[in-house]
Amino acid sequence: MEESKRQHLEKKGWKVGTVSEFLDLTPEETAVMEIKLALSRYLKERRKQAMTQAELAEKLHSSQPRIAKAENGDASVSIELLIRAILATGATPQEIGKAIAQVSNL
Amino acid sequence: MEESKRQHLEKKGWKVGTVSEFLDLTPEETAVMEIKLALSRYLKERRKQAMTQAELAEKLHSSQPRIAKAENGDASVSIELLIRAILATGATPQEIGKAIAQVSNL
DNA sequence: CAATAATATATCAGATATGATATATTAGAC
DNA sequence: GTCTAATATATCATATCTGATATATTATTG
Repeated sequence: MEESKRQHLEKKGWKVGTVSEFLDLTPEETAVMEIKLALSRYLKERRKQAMTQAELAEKLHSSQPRIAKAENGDASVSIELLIRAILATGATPQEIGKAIAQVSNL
Repeated sequence: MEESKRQHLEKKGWKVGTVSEFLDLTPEETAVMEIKLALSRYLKERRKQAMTQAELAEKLHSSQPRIAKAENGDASVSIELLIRAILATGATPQEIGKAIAQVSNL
């Protein structure tokens, strides 16, 4: 894979290169990554409209740094935290479903 | 809350009763629970069509008992594992999004 | 009924995600 | 430019999730 892309992903904590090169990811692994990234982007978009990272963190009983990581696609953030954060911005399960459904098939 | 319902949830590992009674759950907490349960049900439905729990477990590099728990809404199963399992049955992100979107609003 | 395949339940050590904290960087107002 | 609010990055101890294993229970088949 392209070196610049590899460094970009590794900076966010994604294990790329040593074991499984990007192009070696199974379609399922790729889909999970893309779902996480789609949720990250959707969270950032919604949160920015309504409040600051610190405010959302308080609602969630989390911390501002963790919201920053969630919004930046850091690998240490679970799908569950992303979903809880998006819900805390006032989104409905319908809207979350829509955001996931927008991930492109391989 | 109704005692029978409490016991039902506690059997699956959900912490109910001591700290937060069922009716005290915030709408967001309830939504996360319902999303997990919806994914559980959807996984069971899809997996049964196509293969055995043990077969899915192998595809996923997981174990049959973990699939059983995933399909039965056990609290120890993360949304990420549920999604990976559903993808391994051949579902698309679109279908997963649809399943989540079907969760009813409060 | 017995035999066997499929699921379910229990337990656990190791892995991953967590919130918290400290601090660096960037963006916006003045 | 300076000040300050907002975001980002790093580190860490604790909590949660993980696959593995053993075993129990429940279909299913003959």
